[in-house]
Amino acid sequence: MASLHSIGDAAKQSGCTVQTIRYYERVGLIASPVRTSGNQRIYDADAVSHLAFIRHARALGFGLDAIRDLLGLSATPDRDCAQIDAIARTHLDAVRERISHLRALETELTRMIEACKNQTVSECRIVQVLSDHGMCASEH
Amino acid sequence: MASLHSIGDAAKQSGCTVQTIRYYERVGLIASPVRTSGNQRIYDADAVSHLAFIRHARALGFGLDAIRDLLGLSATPDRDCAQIDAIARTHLDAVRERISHLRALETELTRMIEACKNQTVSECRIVQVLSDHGMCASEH
DNA sequence: TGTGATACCTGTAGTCACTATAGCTTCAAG
DNA sequence: CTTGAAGCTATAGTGACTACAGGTATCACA
Repeated sequence: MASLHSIGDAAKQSGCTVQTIRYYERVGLIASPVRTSGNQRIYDADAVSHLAFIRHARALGFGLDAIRDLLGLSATPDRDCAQIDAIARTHLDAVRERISHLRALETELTRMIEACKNQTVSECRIVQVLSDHGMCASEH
Repeated sequence: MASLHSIGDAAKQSGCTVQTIRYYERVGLIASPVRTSGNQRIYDADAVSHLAFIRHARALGFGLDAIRDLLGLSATPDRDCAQIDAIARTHLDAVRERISHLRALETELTRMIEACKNQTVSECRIVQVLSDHGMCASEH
């Protein structure tokens, strides 16, 4: 007794939205499911698992390209998982880079805001910093 | 003797690219400059200052809507700068939220990667975590 | 069997802040 | 006068959705 689901059901089970599931199909992240005689999509348990997998990976910030690779690699359970590891490590590096970029911004913003003693606009440290030629925040 | 600049000049002076300057004009972030008889844009020193201001604000992560407001507020030098302060603080809050979100991801990813002892895919902790129903990373 | 509510379908456009391309015109130096 | 750089417009692409318009299918209930 295979459990079959409408797209609404699959959405509830996986945590994706209905539109997002259709989007994943359109960009080839999941296979096109079979349809009813009335043209409505039907998902089996495997498809729902895939959707939950995607949802979890998205929650961890993986991009769809990385997820495509992860899904492909998960399909071969006997191979070693070095490639999966590599994808995860690459993503972790990217996350760390974004954190350090944001922390630099935080420092800069904090300094600027604290320097502003709430005077007139022309004396405002924030305006001055933004107008100054000497400013050089981190690029990229 | 007003110093006048071609778009390429203005780009070099401000740090924006030529295309980006045209884009800012299109979305109404800067005023449309006057043109030469040959239809080429001419920027005065004020316009170049505005572009540099925008560039600095973008480097600090402000969105274009916030920058539009900041530019408007900077134009009235005698008012008090409370609104400018508020925009900066709002942005700082957003930056801090993004940092804490990314830090949660970092923790989760690190835990996952360390748990993986480089075995087969079917034993891979990363695949298991992503497949697990029990996972609940932070939303939004 | 009719009716109405809900869920489903496709296709398109909008988000953000650019970036890149194609195909053209203008300008400045030699 | 020629050549190459720089300028012009208009359009499409990025990532990962989200929202809408306008239509069809399904199901519970009367």
